[in-house]
Amino acid sequence: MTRVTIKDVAARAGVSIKTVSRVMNGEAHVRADVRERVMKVVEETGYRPNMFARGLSSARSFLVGAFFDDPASPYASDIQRGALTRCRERGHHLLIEEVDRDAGDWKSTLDTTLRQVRLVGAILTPPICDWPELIDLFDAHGVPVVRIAPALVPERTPLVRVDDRRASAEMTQLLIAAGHRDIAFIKGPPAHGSSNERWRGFCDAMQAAGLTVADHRVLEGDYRYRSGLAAAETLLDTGTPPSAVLASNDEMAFAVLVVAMRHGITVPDRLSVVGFDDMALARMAWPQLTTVHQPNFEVAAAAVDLLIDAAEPQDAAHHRIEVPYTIVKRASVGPAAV
Amino acid sequence: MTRVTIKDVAARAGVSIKTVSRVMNGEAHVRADVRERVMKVVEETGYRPNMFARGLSSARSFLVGAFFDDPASPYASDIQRGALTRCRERGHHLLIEEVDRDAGDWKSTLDTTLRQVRLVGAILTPPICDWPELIDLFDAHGVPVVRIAPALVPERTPLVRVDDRRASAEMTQLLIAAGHRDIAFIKGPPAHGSSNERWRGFCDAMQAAGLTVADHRVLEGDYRYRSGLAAAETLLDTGTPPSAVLASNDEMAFAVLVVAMRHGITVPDRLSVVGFDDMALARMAWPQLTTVHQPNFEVAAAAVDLLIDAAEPQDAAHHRIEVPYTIVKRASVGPAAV
DNA sequence: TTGTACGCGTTATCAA
DNA sequence: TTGATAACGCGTACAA
Repeated sequence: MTRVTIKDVAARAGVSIKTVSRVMNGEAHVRADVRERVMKVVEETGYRPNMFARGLSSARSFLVGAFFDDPASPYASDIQRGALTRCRERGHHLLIEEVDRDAGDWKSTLDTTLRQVRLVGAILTPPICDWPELIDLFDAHGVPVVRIAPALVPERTPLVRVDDRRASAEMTQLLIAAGHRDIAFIKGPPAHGSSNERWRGFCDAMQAAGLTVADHRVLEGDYRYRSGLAAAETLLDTGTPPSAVLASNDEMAFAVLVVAMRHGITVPDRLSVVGFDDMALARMAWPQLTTVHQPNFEVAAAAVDLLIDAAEPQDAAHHRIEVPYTIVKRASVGPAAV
Repeated sequence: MTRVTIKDVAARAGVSIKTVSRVMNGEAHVRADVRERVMKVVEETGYRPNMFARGLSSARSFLVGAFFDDPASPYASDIQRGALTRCRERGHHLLIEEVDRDAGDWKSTLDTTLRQVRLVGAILTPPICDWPELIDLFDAHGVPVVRIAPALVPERTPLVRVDDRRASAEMTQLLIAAGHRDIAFIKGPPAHGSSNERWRGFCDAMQAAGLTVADHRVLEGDYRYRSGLAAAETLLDTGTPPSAVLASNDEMAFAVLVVAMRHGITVPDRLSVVGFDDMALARMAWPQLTTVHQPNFEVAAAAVDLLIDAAEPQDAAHHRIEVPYTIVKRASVGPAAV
């Protein structure tokens, strides 16, 4: 496969390489007929601009970086897929990078990466999107950043988020509307912005309904299955279990289901359980989980757009995009027992 | 952040840029003291070779591509993490790409990608690793390929695999040793090499034990939850369910667990269930699944090594690496009822 | 063992 | 609206 370069195209089209460049980059000031002639040659030859040459001669690398604490989590997968799809649609590529919080040298590792690769921009996901030093590093390298669902200083960078607080409140209202009064809540890890939002939304709704939240009905979890197991155990291994449990994510909600089953507590007859995220797991549970669908795919796509569009100087303003959630009603919620 | 280039380093170290280049690439023919002097400047300045310049002037892009049918699957996540970790250890980066089987233009999309980015090599995962046209395209671009667990023409490219057949046989023997005779098998999709291997391993073990496999005990699945549900339903919704089920992956095994529960068939007392893969799901199931742990992380890391090492001319030979599996015994297997 | 000069493929500058 | 030419940062002949 002989590599066709901009020179070949220029020669065959009888124009200069700069003109070809203009056409490829959609710049103005090219006569329509010239543009067409060039495009024809491009199609014939299958010419594609070399990414490295582009990256070298301009700041535009066509490379978007996505940074994760744990790139193998289901959440990361969703985000990656959204970012990947949008990147491709816009002629970019996606570089996946891990920031290992347990590695003492994450800063120098990241620094190395940023020196080597001049990214169009970086997508920062929770919880690392809330590390100030991390953002400082990107700033120092002049790499634009978009954060997803940050908990801290929202004005610092453009961001994409979901209104978790409202979603949580709405879900709580759903439970209340079903007659539930004694509702337990399993928290997520404080390091995640979403975690606090979900907790506050729950409080909002309970308060609005004139219900009080008893301390022993609020458990600490960390979004992981095991923590959900532990929380559910303390909740259900008593004579007076709550009539409903709102877990801060599906993994923990799933754990509640498992513990309920072990204790012979049928869902949703004697206990209603709801989660957050709408992971594949929510549909595999039995009964299937009522949950809040997180539009991770769309969130990631929006983040990519923000990054690529920010490269255009006209709108260097900070942006803040909110993607709508949806509540997915399935089988894990029933009326409160009388 | 002023960008430090090879020239700056050369100037500060009082050597030529070529010498710096030699040091950075670990080439021979540099006096030890000169090397040290250069390294010192490199550390002081934090100099890192620019990836684009490197990719442009040589064929070495330091970019490894990983190609997936579905980059958001748990399997893909595992592979990505393994590849990512090893890439970083070896000073490379990972580019994730999706090959959409349903998109009619996947070939031209891929062609574009390969023209734009000169990859060090590509990792091809199931099932796309078995599309001959796909491999042809990489060949045409001169991009080295390593396939993971291919089903077809193993001699065509270097590959990394797990002995699924033996693993499946071993798992079956485990069931037989527990006294099971009436064992059902849920197949995976034929497009995946692993699927056929697992089926053959099952047959191997059954035959070796002098047991016959009844047609109605063999169900077709596609590795997805829903298919497992359907298979389990036909298996268990009869008066004479089998005493054990071997599902070709955890997702389907999990479905068997769910259906068993619905039918009031307790596991492992009345039914033993085993899976394949050792996904997170296997530990979330109740009872927890006995399964074959797939070393996806190690497999991916090995693939990266193969790719990077193949860049060294001396061993252009085809390689074939086999990574060992392990059987994880958990709670879903019990002795056969008498 | 070290250094010089050129080329990689593209974008950017500035003149035409 | 176009084109000639200089960067961009590095690797590689080839020479010293």
